[in-house]
Amino acid sequence: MTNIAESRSESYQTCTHDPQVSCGNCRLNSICLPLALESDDIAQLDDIIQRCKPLQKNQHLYREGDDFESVFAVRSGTLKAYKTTDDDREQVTGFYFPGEILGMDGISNNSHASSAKALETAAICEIPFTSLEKLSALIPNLQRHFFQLMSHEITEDQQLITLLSKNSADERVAALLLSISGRNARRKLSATQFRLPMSRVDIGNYLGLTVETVSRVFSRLQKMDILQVDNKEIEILDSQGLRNIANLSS
Amino acid sequence: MTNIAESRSESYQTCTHDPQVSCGNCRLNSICLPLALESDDIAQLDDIIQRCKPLQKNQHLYREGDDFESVFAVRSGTLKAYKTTDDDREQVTGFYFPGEILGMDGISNNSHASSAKALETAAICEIPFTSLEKLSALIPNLQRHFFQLMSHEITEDQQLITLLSKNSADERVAALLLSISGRNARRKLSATQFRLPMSRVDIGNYLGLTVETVSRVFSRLQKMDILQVDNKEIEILDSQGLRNIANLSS
DNA sequence: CGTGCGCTTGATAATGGTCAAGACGCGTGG
DNA sequence: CCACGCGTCTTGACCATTATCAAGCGCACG
Repeated sequence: MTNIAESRSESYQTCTHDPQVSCGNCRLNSICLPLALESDDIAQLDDIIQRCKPLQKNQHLYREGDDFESVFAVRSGTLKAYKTTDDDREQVTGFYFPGEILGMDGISNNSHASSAKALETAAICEIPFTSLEKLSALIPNLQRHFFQLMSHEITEDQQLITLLSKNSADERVAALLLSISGRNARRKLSATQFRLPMSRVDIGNYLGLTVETVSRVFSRLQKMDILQVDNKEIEILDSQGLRNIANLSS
Repeated sequence: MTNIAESRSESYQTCTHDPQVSCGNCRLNSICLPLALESDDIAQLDDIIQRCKPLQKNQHLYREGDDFESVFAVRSGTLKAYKTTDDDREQVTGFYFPGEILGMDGISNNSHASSAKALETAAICEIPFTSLEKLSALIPNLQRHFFQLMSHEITEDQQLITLLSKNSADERVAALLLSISGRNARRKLSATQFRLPMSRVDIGNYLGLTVETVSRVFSRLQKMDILQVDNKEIEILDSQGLRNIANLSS
């Protein structure tokens, strides 16, 4: 798809710190940093975080195999993380919304285990990992927070494992919609009406289904008056019904 | 299956430190602690680690929802970790062999996100997490090591996600056998001949398949002269063939 | 020596994949 | 401004893989 030169030119460059924005006044800090940090602790964190130029749609934040140097927080926009399988298919491993952190799968090997690309224009905070490690050793709450963040990623992955292993197509799609709905609510956006940032292909890829199946599920849920679907615009008409389907319809 | 009283009586109790064994002389430390630690760092780690009385087959090390206090290293035996889904089915999220660490999914909520039980008699090292945190802040290599361990768990889970999402029954079983084979090799055991510590049900549960399908795959692989199967005794006759099936047969 | 659990095997059914065609929407260029 | 073309989405018909249901075997344990 892209050769090395292209991949270089479209790839992500670190940029200078914008002093306007800081973790202390960031609207997302209740998601990203739900911490009891002293204000000078936050200042120290601000010092190491780089707030970067926006990523255009389809641009990569990092690619599988890149040297691992930082983890990233999403400030705006949405990203998907994915791995390429041996036979060149794509496995989407997660979607990342504002306030969420990605890139932690790169720590274990010092190289990113997955790729991350923007599904729409996105703004990103870069957190250099060696600085974060040093700071974590000094601020116990911060160390705890990062252990928790990583642990949370593990439990999320286990949720997905269960979903893929045990649940029908309807249940998987319903669960994803409820997850997105919940994450919107956390950011004070509508839990019932939103625009999906990802394509049907991405959804299928994430949920272990084909595009056709995803599309059919959307149609079915619409016919059941649980959803109103207009391409990527989704309205949840019957959230209890959706929950029922996600949990124990089978 | 068990009421609370039973669960208490069969559940795991911490025990006193056996001074005979220490991380420094543990045969497994190349797996568990592949670290450049100074010998007095190891001594400090030894101080916080409790080496505990063995767990009998089917005993729980911890249960979903238990308060999170420690992570655990397997010294001998095998454990499975699993979650119970809303509709009371079981999702096995991992198998843990000697030298491997489990329990890290409990950090994010201060409560274990899954249960862990022994598949056969097992010996366990308990590592109290608050002590580990304190020590990590003092020993940069140890902090790094734990970040890496958790990150490794994430990448493992992502492997499983991909397996469940993209691969056929044959591919899944082949991949599991190769994984077990590799982990045996790492402990200097035979990579081609071993006894599966888990039942067919557990395998199916882990791989998102029914028992019947797992059994049929074993039969098929045997018919293809790739495996020799005698109940839980497995011999890999054609490991290249097995690799082919795991990767790109489909 | 029986009973039960774990494993295997077979027959049948259902879920989701594959293939194919058409609709819709969006951006580009005439 | 419209037309074209491509990419994304939807829908249908058919097929394959795996689940389900059922039965039987064998070994371990009481």
